[in-house]
Amino acid sequence: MAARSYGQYCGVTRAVELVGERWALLIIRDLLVGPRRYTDLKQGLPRIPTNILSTRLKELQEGGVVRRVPLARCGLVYELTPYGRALEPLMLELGRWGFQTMGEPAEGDIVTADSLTMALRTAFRADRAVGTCLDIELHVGDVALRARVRDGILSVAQLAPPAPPVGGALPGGEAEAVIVAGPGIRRLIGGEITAGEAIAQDIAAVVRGAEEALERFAILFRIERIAVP
Amino acid sequence: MAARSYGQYCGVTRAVELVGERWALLIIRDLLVGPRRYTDLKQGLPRIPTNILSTRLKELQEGGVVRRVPLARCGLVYELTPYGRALEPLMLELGRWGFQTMGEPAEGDIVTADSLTMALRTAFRADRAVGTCLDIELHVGDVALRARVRDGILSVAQLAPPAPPVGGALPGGEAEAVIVAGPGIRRLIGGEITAGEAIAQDIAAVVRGAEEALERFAILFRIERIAVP
DNA sequence: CCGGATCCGAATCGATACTG
DNA sequence: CAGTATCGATTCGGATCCGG
Repeated sequence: MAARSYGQYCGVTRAVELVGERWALLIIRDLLVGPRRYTDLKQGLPRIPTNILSTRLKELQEGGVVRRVPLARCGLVYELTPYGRALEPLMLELGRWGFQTMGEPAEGDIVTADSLTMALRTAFRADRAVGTCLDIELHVGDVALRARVRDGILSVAQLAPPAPPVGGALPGGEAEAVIVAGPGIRRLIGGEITAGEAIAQDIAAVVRGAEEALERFAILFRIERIAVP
Repeated sequence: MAARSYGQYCGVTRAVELVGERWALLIIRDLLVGPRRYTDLKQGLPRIPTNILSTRLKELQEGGVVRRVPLARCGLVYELTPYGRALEPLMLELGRWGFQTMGEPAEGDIVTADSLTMALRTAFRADRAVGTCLDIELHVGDVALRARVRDGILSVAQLAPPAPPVGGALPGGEAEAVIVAGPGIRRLIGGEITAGEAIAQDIAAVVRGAEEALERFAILFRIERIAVP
């Protein structure tokens, strides 16, 4: 049960022993979006065997990363401890790093609400958001999010699939635009194409509102290519 | 051979598929210090099975993280690609995060030259180094490093065990102080004790030079406790 | 439906031995 | 020095089952 030790006395080693087992970081990614029930996690990670999910949650609890909270409104949820939440900057860095070499989706690859939410957080450029607002619905596959940027702050709520009970509060009113995109949206975020090209190539469509909203999207959500040899 | 897929189209997932396998991040940690031969890596990771090291190096090459370079001076070395080196900030974050909950070393835990080097980089406070210099030898167990802070820049060279051929250049001259410490040095870096207390409790000793150097060490190398529930 | 526990074949890991 | 080969011990993955 205890994580197999690497036999070194070192911070990196300790970290990898805590969160380096298979699936652990993806569980944490989803929990960074909000507390989740066992079943929510299982649906957000469709390929995880249930016994592995169970084992990881126990290990993460033992490591002080996750905690199990009985909630009046909706039963039992898992949430990150403050120590676990301290992984957020690291997770964003990891997402940015991996984004560089994503390529095309493999057959069967899916996009979940939690992974898309974290992808938006990963790509969000607070430095460009000082004077720019945005309030859109973003649809990718079966997932629909409401993303709002205001006062330099990004907030994301999940519209579909029906958000877990403990999701973020939905903003009132209607979004200024509804964007429907495919996985190719990655190329827009990566700066390989412009908003206009994304529309022209059917990578994204603005089905309601002004197409100009997609241009603001491309400004606010952008991952710079560092170096790919 | 190909990393088992998690079935998601997401940056974090891609990253974990590239560097999330067992031992991979520790290999990268050591390579962040400098290029290493196969045998150097094996010595720096004493508990890694040789077939796993071999497999990981192949996978990391295939992922564009590591590259194999035949070097005139010393044969064959592995080094990080630019994409692999882009993991450095992430690795430092990981080290800082893990440091928080390190506790006492387990029986058999060792400290290697590369792990201690990365620990120093992890703990280094560039923000405090603008007006402060330091040039010490640091001995922990069998490991001896020469650490220099000058102009806000940290450089670390390995004195013992004999550095791999491709290590950093050794600075000329003598260090201003020689510090001998045990694993308890963690408590100094963590801010649990002062330099004076570290000496009084025999956690560290200044065997040559002024004891005041240890106070500067404690200022320049420090990991703040974030939140441990 | 929720929150797991159990069982079993397949793949991986770890330890040791061996080779060019 | 730089790995490959082998083999038992673990872990993972997939499916099923079960109590609430």
